[in-house]
Amino acid sequence: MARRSRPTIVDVAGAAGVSKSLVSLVMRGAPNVSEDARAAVLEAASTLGYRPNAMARSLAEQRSHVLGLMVSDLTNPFFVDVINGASEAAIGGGYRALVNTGDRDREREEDALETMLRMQADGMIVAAPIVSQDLLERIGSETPTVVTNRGLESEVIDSVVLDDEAGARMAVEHLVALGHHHIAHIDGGPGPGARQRVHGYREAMEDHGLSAHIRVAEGAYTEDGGVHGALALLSQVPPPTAIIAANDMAAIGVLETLEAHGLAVPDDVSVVGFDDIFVAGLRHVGLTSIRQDGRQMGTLAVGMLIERTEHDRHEPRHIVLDPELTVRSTTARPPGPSRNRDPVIETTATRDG
Amino acid sequence: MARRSRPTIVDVAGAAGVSKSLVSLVMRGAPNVSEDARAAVLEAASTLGYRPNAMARSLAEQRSHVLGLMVSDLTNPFFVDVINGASEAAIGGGYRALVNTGDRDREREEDALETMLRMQADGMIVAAPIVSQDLLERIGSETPTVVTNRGLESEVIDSVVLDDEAGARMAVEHLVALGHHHIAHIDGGPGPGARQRVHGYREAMEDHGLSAHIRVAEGAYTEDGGVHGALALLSQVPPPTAIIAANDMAAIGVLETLEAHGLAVPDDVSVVGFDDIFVAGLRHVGLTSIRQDGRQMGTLAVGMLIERTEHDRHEPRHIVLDPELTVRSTTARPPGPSRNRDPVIETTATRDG
DNA sequence: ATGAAAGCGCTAACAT
DNA sequence: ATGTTAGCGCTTTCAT
Repeated sequence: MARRSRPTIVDVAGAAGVSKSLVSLVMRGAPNVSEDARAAVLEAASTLGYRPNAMARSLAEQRSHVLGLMVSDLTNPFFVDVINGASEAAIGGGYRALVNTGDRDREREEDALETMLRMQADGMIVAAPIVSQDLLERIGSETPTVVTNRGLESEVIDSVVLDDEAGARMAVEHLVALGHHHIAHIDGGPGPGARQRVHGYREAMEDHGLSAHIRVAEGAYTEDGGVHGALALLSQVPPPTAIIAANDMAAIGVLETLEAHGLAVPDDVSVVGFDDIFVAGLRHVGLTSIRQDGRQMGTLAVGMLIERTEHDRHEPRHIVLDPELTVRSTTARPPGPSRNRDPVIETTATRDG
Repeated sequence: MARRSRPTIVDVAGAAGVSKSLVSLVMRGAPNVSEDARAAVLEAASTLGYRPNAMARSLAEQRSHVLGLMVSDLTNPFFVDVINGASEAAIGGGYRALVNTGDRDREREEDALETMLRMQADGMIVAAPIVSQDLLERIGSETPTVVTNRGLESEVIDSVVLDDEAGARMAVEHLVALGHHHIAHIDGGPGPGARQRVHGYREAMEDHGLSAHIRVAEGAYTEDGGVHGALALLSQVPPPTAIIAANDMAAIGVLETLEAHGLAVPDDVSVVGFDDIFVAGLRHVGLTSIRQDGRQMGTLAVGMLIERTEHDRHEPRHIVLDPELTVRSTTARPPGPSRNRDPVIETTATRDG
């Protein structure tokens, strides 16, 4: 009891000697209000310490001005970029992005999504979810929804993804150009986009006549996933001379594992990651990676949401972003023969560009 | 128009042939309901795809079941730990943690806080804010509030902080033990806790008769802040043989800068960070750091909030956590003389322990 | 065990 | 330019 009761709109109306509606108008900066009235209301509001109740507003307005943002794994800096891009765009569009995590756990994800729906989010951004497409579509039929980092064909929800297949292919090509044959891939398990990356890897290997060397180890989009996959690969004979990890977090796990086993990177084994998170760019890490712009994804996602809520678009839209290869110091020519190659220099190359 | 109208509680009541109140009871799992009624309601709800409106509930109930979490800088993995600790504890306590970022910008922070207040958050966790203590206390007088990573004496809000002073002292002592004299500090600028770290640094230097070598360069709790501070220090003669950075992010900036200038770490210069984020532990980074447990902070913060909301505590509580020194490979004996020291081995030591 | 009615704080017509 | 009246979808008493 004795619940600290905060002042309401009627208190302000009373103190300012005007009607509720007037206070309401002033509070959201409507134009048709006399200067006197506005001043009186603002004065009363500030002395009372009045703060509009967003819940009440949403209830009355039938919209929350909130965009729900569910990211699968906050621990991965990539998603922080998505969040930052999205919140900025949301604010710019008069919305608020509220973040919730799924922790790479299906139930937690469902929970997080349910929460935002109950809060009547005006739109949902779901980054790299592992929940069923069915659920996503059910959500999409209730409120505008865009999924990122997970390719899906849907008539009801939008998506922004990287061309994962092309990214994987780029990685293979980079390594082949360096002279590698024994190129292995550690996959992202059941994670979103993992299948596409595996597929791109396989195809590129085949295209280069390396079908016999295809090796896909089971992994995950986490450091542990990388460790797990690397251990599996190291037990093979011969071990690969190059490893394409599911993403940068996994690549970090790979790097640690390789060195723990006394293997030098890139002298003994080359490593390529995916995402190009800030850690990859650290001088001491210098991870070669397939870049994917999280910030832009967040921005685009919000844009798509606003298209739906405010310019009522109804046809689904699926955006595919092009990957870029950022070469750093974890990739080099394989050990042994084939020493007659061009030197590698740090550079960023765009696909088709 | 044609606003996708989601089914409401009365729709369910209608479909199940019972009253709204009964539906309400069933939906939140009340005990005194006949099996028949419960089944009917659940059935109706699921076929209609009914989802309770959290806004309406909050409005009626006068509480939101939501804990607002404002972090200053999502980009810093340390805060991700705080978030993870907090959300887990929140869920365990029947709440939801909703995250918002301040982006190290005072206005954005105020904005984020205002948003959560308007959403009637039942409690607020404010991680490393730069907003005025006055504002924080005003917030605290409206809703239970705990601030982390920022020491403040307050009768109205709670806090969880690291003993920053002790941490800085530990860093100095570690370096002194290695034989360093020219130990500089790059501060966190106006950032929370920065003053305490500077103070601990100064005192420890004085205690060891190194007053003449005290050098505090202006920095910030970011990679850029570290770069900035490092550049300032490198222009001094003689340059320091050891640098204590404001935090790990800054330390990363320091490492990059040193190497860009051809200085080897730790052979030429030793570096110590603060927080011990996962990046510090990477094999290739190996940053010696003063550990601070973000996850635990988040958990403790939620605990304190629940103490206030549910066990109505009213006296303020201020928790101070002890730092730990994690020695890795960025610290070693200074170059030149004084070669007769004990070898350093990787280890974790507790203060007073 | 179930129902009816009032009200949470706001906005949206519709006055004037 | 300003006031009035109905709700928004839920949770409460309070009845029954």
